[in-house]
Amino acid sequence: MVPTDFKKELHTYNYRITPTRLLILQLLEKNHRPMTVEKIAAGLKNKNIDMATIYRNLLSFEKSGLVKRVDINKKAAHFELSSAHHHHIVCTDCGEIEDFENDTLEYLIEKTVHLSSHFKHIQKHSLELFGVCKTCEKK
Amino acid sequence: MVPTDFKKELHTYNYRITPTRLLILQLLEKNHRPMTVEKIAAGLKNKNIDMATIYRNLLSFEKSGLVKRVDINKKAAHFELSSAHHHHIVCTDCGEIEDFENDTLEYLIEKTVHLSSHFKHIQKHSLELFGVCKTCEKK
DNA sequence: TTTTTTGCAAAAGGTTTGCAACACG
DNA sequence: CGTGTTGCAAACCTTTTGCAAAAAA
Repeated sequence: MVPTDFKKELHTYNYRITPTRLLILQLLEKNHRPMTVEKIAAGLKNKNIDMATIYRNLLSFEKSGLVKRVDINKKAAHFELSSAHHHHIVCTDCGEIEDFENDTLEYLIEKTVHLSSHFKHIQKHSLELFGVCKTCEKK
Repeated sequence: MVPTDFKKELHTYNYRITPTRLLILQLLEKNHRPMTVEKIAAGLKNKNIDMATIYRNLLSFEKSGLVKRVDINKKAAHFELSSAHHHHIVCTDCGEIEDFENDTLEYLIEKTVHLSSHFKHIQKHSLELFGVCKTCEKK
């Protein structure tokens, strides 16, 4: 997998290119999992990057669509790159996350909007599954 | 629509029957919308019911399955009766919520689990759509 | 009477904000 | 140089917890 050119990406979205932003995005790409601000800070701890900065950037990235929020845990917000086109199965016991693809959702959304009285367009959606993974099942 | 007999319901789940619990459940049923603890407290404000009590009950109800958490807003937790078998389209502008039914999700989940390497069973899922409603679109 | 539930107040913990210093363009 | 970005500290706000009094069974 070729690493994304996040400089170009940031430029496209009209963000100033800062080391912090590049690090956050690279970490998100490398980890390939929805991450909390805390996890990101931990992954960058030698860089002395403040949580407030991470929050500000993620919120900003979310607004522009570079990053998306994933509601898989009520305690803390999780974020992942928008380029990750998949959903998640989350173990409610150990937190393990497995991705899954879905191809019927588009049709579902189309149908739903067609039937809707108040909505014409859908901008984003959530679809996450929760269960106990096989490993935790055995405990 | 016949109001649910929540006394019986509480009894079934082995909860003690208290006025507070009945009020919370009745309010959830009446409102027919996912509600925050704050909203519930507001709807019961003349009853002098503490937010801590509402939180404790909702969490307990959630654990037993009487109520479910709906992730439609990052600011505060929303809850609704589990008997409400539908999903939501949420206006990201005004917060308006429209329900929608879905019949393909069961199959989707079955298929997903079949393909999964770590999960055999799914306990719950989220499926919410977000967009700007027609009214807000015009603004 | 025993056990659960509640109100109150305080604590916890994630998230946001103000501000001055700093860095990108 | 001008404006956007960052670190730091404090503020904010939802949610959780401890405890003694009250209520349910």
